[in-house]
Amino acid sequence: MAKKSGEKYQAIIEAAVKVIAEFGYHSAQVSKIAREAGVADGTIYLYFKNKEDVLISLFRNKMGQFTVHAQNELKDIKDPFEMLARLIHIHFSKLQGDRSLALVLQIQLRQSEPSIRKGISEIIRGYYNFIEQIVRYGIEEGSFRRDMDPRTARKIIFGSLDEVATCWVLSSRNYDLTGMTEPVYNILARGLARDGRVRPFPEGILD
Amino acid sequence: MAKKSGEKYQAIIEAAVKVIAEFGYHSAQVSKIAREAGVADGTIYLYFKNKEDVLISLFRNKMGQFTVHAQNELKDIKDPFEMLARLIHIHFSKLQGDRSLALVLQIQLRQSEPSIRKGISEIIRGYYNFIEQIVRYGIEEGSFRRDMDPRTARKIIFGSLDEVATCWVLSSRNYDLTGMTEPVYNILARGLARDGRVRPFPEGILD
Amino acid sequence: MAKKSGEKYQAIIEAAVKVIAEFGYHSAQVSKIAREAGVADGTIYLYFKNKEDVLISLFRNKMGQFTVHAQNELKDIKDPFEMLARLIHIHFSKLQGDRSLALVLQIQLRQSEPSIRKGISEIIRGYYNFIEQIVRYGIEEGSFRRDMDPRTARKIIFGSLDEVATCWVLSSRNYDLTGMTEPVYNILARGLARDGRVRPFPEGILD
Amino acid sequence: MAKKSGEKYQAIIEAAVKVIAEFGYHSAQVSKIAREAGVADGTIYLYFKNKEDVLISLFRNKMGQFTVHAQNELKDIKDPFEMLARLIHIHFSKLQGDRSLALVLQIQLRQSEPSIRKGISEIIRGYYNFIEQIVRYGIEEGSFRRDMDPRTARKIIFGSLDEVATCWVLSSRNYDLTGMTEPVYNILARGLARDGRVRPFPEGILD
DNA sequence: CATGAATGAGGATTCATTCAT
DNA sequence: TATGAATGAATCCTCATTCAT
Repeated sequence: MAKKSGEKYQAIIEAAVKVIAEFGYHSAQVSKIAREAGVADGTIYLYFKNKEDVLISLFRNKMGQFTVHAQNELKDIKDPFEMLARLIHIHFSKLQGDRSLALVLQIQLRQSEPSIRKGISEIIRGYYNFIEQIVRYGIEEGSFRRDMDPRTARKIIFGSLDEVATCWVLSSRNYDLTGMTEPVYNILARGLARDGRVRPFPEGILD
Repeated sequence: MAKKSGEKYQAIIEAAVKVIAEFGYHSAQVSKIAREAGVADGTIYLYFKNKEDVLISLFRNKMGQFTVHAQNELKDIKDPFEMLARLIHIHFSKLQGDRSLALVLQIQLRQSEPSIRKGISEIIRGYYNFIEQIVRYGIEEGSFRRDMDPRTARKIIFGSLDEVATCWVLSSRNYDLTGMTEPVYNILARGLARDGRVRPFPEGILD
Repeated sequence: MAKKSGEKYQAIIEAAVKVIAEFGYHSAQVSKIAREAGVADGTIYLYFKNKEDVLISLFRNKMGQFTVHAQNELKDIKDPFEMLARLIHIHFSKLQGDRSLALVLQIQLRQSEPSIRKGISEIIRGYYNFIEQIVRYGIEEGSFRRDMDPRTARKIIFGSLDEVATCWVLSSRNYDLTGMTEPVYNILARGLARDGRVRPFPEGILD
Repeated sequence: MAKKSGEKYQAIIEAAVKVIAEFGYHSAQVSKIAREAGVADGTIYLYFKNKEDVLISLFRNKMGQFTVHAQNELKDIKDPFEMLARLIHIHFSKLQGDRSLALVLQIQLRQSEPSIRKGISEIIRGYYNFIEQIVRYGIEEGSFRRDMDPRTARKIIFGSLDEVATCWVLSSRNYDLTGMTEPVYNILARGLARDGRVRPFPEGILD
């Protein structure tokens, strides 16, 4: 197995995204990905253990960027509400910025076999944890409700973002997903806030 | 195509749920479903157009019950908060009451081919509409926030319930899903309510 | 097995011709024939041993008429050339008179399984023999060549009529098959005749 | 689709002829053909689009040789009668030389589905045209009758050869098909010739 | 490192026939 | 006689993976 670097490694990942986005999960044969990446079928097996490994690596690669990017953007924020607002914005803008990727992450990869879903769920746990940390911080800091299980809150936050994103990808209307940031924030922030301490949607997020 | 009643029609649906729950979507062969239902392979094609039709019918059958059941339970309720609380409870208790069904609806059917997913999404729209109606009623009645798009609220409600249910199904711990009703309500109700007008989790829901 | 008479027996034969002509051999299911005949699927098995028996009976029924009809028409003819001319005319006019039957006999039934073709070939032998008798008579009578094997002559006569008929059935142009009688006679008669003793196409044949 | 050359391409064609000849059209499974050809089932699909394509290619391959071979043999002949005699001889000797092929072409392939028959009929048209050209040449050259439609003559020639060949294949007696060349010529040549200008069966044909 | 020809397991569906009523 | 719901055997094709070059 060749190292995880090499330009071909990344080329295969990108080819997989493109092919899956265009043809759908069930029509994304290895040979099609190879052709798109400009390599021979067999070459893929020099960089990945099998097709499953390509897809899980794709997810790790893209979702890892997702989490890392979010952590960077929030690391200097002190206000939990602003953290929430920025999290929502980053989540949506990242997907909107690459519709192919959005299609693959929100729709196509979910049609995969159990083993792949398992690999994916392990990777997504990093994002889950990050969201839970925000909630915990908000509770400790006093902005968020104390009578709230961080894990439940995380499920509601992630479930909401995920459903909104899925509806956007599936919609034929080509509306602006980042425009959903404030409406979603307005409901979630209120849901998480200690009584009377809701912070209005922070300025500067959408710039 | 024989009539949609007939005990065999229902037996095949139930067999499909059982087989898919046990073996997973990709290992649910028609012959396995037939054997589980106690009929010959060919008999399935007297009641269903093809395998796809079995799966979509399964979803329609079960999800239809879902929506109908929820509508019945809520039809005499006047308070939007109580409607929300009961909706969450019904959603969770229905899935908890039939773990096989939950596994099939939350996990397995989502691995299906585009054509099946299309059939499914058309059916689920009925449930979406029902949730939106509750939100609209709450807004008109004055309990819910006016500055809120009912469709966005629906996505947050459904996304939250769906994510909580999915996590429950995938969890190895065998915890009580209906126990999530109150925590989820506490966050969503606050998120939807007009300022200061949140109603605490209504009594009698969990009985 | 019910008797070969009965109106249902004949109704099933006619239905088979109609269904095969319309849908083709491979799409002529027993259930379709039953529906066309206005009986239940199972009823067919009261009159015929199996589907194969229906098809062979169909052929016997229709081809038997063919041979009997030809024998009747020719029984008072003395001149071998006129016999040939009339044979050709009867062959063509019979097929032209029932295009469905022609389609079934010339095209569809030839796609059948070996066992059916075997049954058919036994029946057609009666027609073969009749043609050979004409040739033998012509040789004995002195009109036809002596240096000619009657069986070879029969193959050439039947092969010619069959090919001409097949081309007519397959043709999209809706030309008159009986119009081929004289041209075909002109070639075959010359081929069979003793030198210089060809008889021109007899008058009255085409009336 | 790999190139139409390759030894495997031809090996699959030959295997198909052999399997169909031995087991019949309806029992000629792809896996049987693959085993006979010494390749994996899937390999067949590297060289052919599907099973239908194998059969049509088989026909094109063999019937193409048929036409090409006949054209080569006749290209230097000037006498229409000799052309006819040689055509008959080539037709019969080609079939007699490969009894498996004869069985497949005369019997088995005629049981095939409409789509295959359509592919076949397009290919055979080349042979039809070749026969018609001979007839036209004979008419222009003055040896053949002027009052004769070349297409009708072609149907009589081809129908005769086809029927004689079919009877030979189906016969249990193992007689010599090429022995039919002269008898068939004697009838057809007379049928086509202008009065009194028949040429006796040319010497040297049967060598 | 790279190639790509070859492999071969696995499953939905049709339809002639039966038999309890 | 007549019905028609139920049966179940039988097969083409795809595509992830390998390995000789």
